Amino acid sequence: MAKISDIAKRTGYSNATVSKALNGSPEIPESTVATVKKVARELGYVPSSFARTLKMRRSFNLGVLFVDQTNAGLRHEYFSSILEAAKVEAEKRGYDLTFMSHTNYGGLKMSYLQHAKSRGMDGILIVSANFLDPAVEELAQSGLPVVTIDYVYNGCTAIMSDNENGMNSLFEAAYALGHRKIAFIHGEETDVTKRRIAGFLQAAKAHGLSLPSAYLGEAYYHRPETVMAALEPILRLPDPPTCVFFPDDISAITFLARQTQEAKRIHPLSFAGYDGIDLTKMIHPMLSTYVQNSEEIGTIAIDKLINRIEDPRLFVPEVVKVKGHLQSGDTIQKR
Amino acid sequence: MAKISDIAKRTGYSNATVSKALNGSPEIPESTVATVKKVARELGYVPSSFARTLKMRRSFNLGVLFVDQTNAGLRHEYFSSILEAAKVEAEKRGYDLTFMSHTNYGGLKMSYLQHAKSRGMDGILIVSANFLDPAVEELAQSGLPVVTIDYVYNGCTAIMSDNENGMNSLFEAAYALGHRKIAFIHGEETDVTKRRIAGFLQAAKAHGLSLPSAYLGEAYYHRPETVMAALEPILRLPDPPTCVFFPDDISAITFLARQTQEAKRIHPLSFAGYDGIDLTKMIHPMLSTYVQNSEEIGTIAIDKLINRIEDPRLFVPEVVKVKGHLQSGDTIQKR
DNA sequence: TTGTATGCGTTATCAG
DNA sequence: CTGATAACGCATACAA
Repeated sequence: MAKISDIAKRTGYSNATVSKALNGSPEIPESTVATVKKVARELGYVPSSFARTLKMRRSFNLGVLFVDQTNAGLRHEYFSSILEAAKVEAEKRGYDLTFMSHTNYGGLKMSYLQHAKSRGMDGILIVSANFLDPAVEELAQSGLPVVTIDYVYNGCTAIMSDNENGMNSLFEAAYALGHRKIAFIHGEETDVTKRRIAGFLQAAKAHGLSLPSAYLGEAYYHRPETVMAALEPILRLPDPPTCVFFPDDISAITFLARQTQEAKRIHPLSFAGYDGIDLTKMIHPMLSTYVQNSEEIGTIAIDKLINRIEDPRLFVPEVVKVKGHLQSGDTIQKR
Repeated sequence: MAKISDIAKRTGYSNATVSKALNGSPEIPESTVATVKKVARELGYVPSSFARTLKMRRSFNLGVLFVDQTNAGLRHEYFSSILEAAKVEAEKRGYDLTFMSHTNYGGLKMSYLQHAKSRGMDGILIVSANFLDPAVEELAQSGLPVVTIDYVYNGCTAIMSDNENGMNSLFEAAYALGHRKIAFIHGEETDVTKRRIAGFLQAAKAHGLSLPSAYLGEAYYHRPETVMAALEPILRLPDPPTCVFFPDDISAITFLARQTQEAKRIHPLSFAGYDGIDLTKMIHPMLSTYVQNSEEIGTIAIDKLINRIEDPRLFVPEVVKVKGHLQSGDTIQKR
């Protein structure tokens, strides 16, 4: 690999001059810069990022915390889309993305924070993790620039998918189509789930509806069997709902694919998913759902993170809510 | 951040001794090692990976090339599962994973190879990319340890999902259920597609069947509309197939979700997907498909890559075929 | 406008 | 068994 000293030798300039020329120092005249850059290109020179990191304490590398848990790993389209968008934005701004881990390095186990410091990471994006894990909290409170998705830590910027708006949009859609008895099967208790339940209940309240508590069912995200199990008793209620909101699109599609013509005729049930995964648009009937704007979430997260890194003085922690949009679809039917 | 010299000061030993003790050099006695490690732990010492990389020319960092193309980005469950497995395996062996890019760094654009060298990457995993892109070829032929998925470069180890076996398994399943007129709508022309077509035709030949060429349709992966469009004329043939293989599960599920009871009665068509995404197991009827073993593919890829890095003398490029398994499902029906 | 010298944290060589 | 010293590639304070 060509290094600065090679360029120095070739051009006759000193290392210092070459370095300055390469980094656009104002003290170097255009002509010198041109010569240096030309030779640099000829030699295929690329700066050694680790040498640079050592000297400058800047790695242009961001850590991504992405722990597969509660079935919400890389395979969850919501998260993988966020990551995809984050990757694109980071690349655009000249940063790399490295997965965080707590591997043993030379025999010494390390925490996320130690890993981050060891690699000289300039900042951290926490996409999916157990936010109550002490190791994650430590990372968030370390003073390192951290941006979180769908969870707020004191002092950190958080990008939140607008779950209240999501539930409200779905509710309004169902209400407008004549539904008054609406059930909601939510996922396991997480921060996001709480927001969704609150959004759901608020929307009901706004319309003066008081829904029986039996209309709330608990299940797990991305585990349709648990959702179907929770749905069962609700449909058996003396006064069953006419519409049900599922915790995610996977459950909703599962439900759709399990419904027989027979069942539909006996018990016509409207329903909606949540997330807006690609498949919901392709199937007939199109799934009614709320499309989370994962692309914008990932993009904004990286944007805010890098802005803080590059100009810390301007930094003030904020909570950014990102709205998605309703996909009307055909599974909430007029009533 | 505590550094070696801090430990040296605290223990009274020199930097050199501390470094050796930490790295398990045989010349340092147990007692010294114990003291040093104790203090290291107390100070929360973690080695600076970039300083280490600079000196040792080893980063313990692997590049992952993952380019979103032909709808096959991170959101494709097959690829994200591979990545997930790779991530787990890499972490287990003490390596980090960094996404490859060709960002401009200090104003200079760089190739994938330059990026890899700049970051001192020890090896590269190519999960999804345009394998004909000169920049990708350059990377593969650079001499850097490279492992590819589903594509073979001369001199590089490749991990291949067994597409021949996949198509053969599906064919056997359909044949056993009485199907003789089987169509295959494949994805756009890629290496993988060629293998699948070959596997399909071989299986037919093995049974002495000669299928009309009109039974082969071309579409795009993960774009169900194109698949449905390709299916249309096939179903209109004077002698239409009784069973059709789709290029992927997404298309198959789309087809399933679009079929009305009506259509099923008029034109009962058996069909199968490909990939084995989670959703296929959850729906009723369960989708008949071939489950690619993405987890093993990702794990083996990293394993082979690190083995080569850690003992290059033992390296010999190989092509590893990873078999998946048939998921019988219910969408190929007896005939 | 350019060059010299120093240090970032680590490991490796060689001498004690 | 331990330590002094150099070197990895780069950026920068300071000197010329």
